[in-house]
Amino acid sequence: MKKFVSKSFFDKPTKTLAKDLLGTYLYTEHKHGITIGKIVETEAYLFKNDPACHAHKGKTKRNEMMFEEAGKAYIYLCYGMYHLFNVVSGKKGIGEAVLIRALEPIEGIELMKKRRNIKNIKQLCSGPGKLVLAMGIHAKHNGICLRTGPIKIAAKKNSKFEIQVSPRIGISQAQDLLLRFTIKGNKFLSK
DNA sequence: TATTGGATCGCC
DNA sequence: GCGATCCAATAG
Repeated sequence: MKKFVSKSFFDKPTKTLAKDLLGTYLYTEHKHGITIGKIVETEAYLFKNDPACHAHKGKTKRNEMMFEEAGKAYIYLCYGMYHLFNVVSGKKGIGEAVLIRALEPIEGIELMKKRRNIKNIKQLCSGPGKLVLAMGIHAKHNGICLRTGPIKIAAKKNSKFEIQVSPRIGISQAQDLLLRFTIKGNKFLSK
């Protein structure tokens, strides 16, 4: 389980990275303990020809992390209430990222329940705002390296699964782009 | 300077 | 289906 991905893991097209992240493990360490969840749902946000991407109109103070080199965290506030967690992708200067939308809880489940204040395991990480709370991810983690910081990505095991491709969720622009990737049949996906 | 509209969630 | 609640991007 403690086999974290190498730097080269992030060095690939964003769409490919979004698919490759499926089945890997998101690991966070915190003073209250560690939590681990298997990534079961991702979305790609591209720099070009993608109006739904924050970086589409250029760099701002909010999205500047998206322009950093791949393998860093981009965390931002959505609807004034929830922080969403992204893996920065693409070369430095290219504003792309992969949104992590859902996890299957693996370790530290009691801690996740406490943070979320619910009991149903299927609802612990079944959405981008939920998993950020369950994993103890905070806005101050914006820009940290996902290989050396308190949030890491561990390599996937030899489990086989089918990848399902579909339109992204919760956006009003570019709804025709098929950039959402899920593990087919997984019980922990968002709705 | 004012208005608007989100990569959401939980409860009505 | 609706409100909570912040901030960046627009318009004026």
